[in-house]
Amino acid sequence: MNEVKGSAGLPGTLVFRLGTLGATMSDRFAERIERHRLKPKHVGLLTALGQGSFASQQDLAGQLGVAPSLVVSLADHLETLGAVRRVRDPRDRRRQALTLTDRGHELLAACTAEARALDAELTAHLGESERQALHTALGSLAARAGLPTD
Amino acid sequence: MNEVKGSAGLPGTLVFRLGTLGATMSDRFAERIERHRLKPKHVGLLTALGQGSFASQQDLAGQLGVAPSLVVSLADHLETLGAVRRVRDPRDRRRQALTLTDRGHELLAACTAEARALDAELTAHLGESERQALHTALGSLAARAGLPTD
DNA sequence: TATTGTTATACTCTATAACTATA
DNA sequence: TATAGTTATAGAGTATAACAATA
Repeated sequence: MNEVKGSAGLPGTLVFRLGTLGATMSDRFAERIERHRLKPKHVGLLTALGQGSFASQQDLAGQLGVAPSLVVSLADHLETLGAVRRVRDPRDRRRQALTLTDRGHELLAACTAEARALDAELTAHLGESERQALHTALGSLAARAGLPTD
Repeated sequence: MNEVKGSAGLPGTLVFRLGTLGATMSDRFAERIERHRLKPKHVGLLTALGQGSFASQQDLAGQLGVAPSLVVSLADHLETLGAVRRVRDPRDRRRQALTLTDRGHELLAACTAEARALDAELTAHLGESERQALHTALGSLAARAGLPTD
């Protein structure tokens, strides 16, 4: 009796599919937010700021999983765009808290709209229940992988 | 009547979930294949070779969506590992066809096993029917995004 | 002259390490 | 002396452009 060896090879694995799909979608997203002079990492920073408040840039670096020096350059750029402000903590003048400006909220909303548009294109061939199931499943995987679920 | 504005913000979009999950999974996969001295791009090349026959390295570059010069360095490394061979086309001596060696097949199988192990860890909390549905849905998205479906 | 593979070069992204100011 | 933020430097990864062999 033969084994069905490799019936679904590497391209059939979740790891491969998530990796390739994720990279492709990120690239397309990057193209669309280019006109706002933003890159995905900037949007990640805006998103983090939109969700919670961080005592310091280092907290933020930890949350995003990037080096503190990267937060500096991301924040520099966002400050140039008027999307964030740095405010010194009066009780410990070494610390700076980043806050979203109105412009920052606008940009975040614009990027969210782009993401939703991409979502719609990608799932146009699916029924509503399938779309829902996909959302649920990916949310569950994200939680399992230790990523922010929402 | 208030709109439920931003009830599911950017982190709830497929683009965001696929992007972050894909990056995380790729990183973990990269860690695991490091001991074979391979990186994801090498595995991508091996996979392409394992699936079809390509006339030239440039065809391959097109298929993988990378620059021809990158195929050269990937192939160099794989040749060092004994995973691929370059054979000149006798009818057009400019062309070289890359072929998988036995060692190449072994390495591809080992990487596939790593990917399956990661899959299992990631979906350990799901039932079989949910796992199946996820596979189907992602395959469908991949096809829609113009990626190799299998 | 056009094309394949290769090599040389440059650019982007990000991390590590050195530095400044506050504590 | 230790810590937050910044700046300087270095490395990985990949693309573009110049080049050599073959057509």
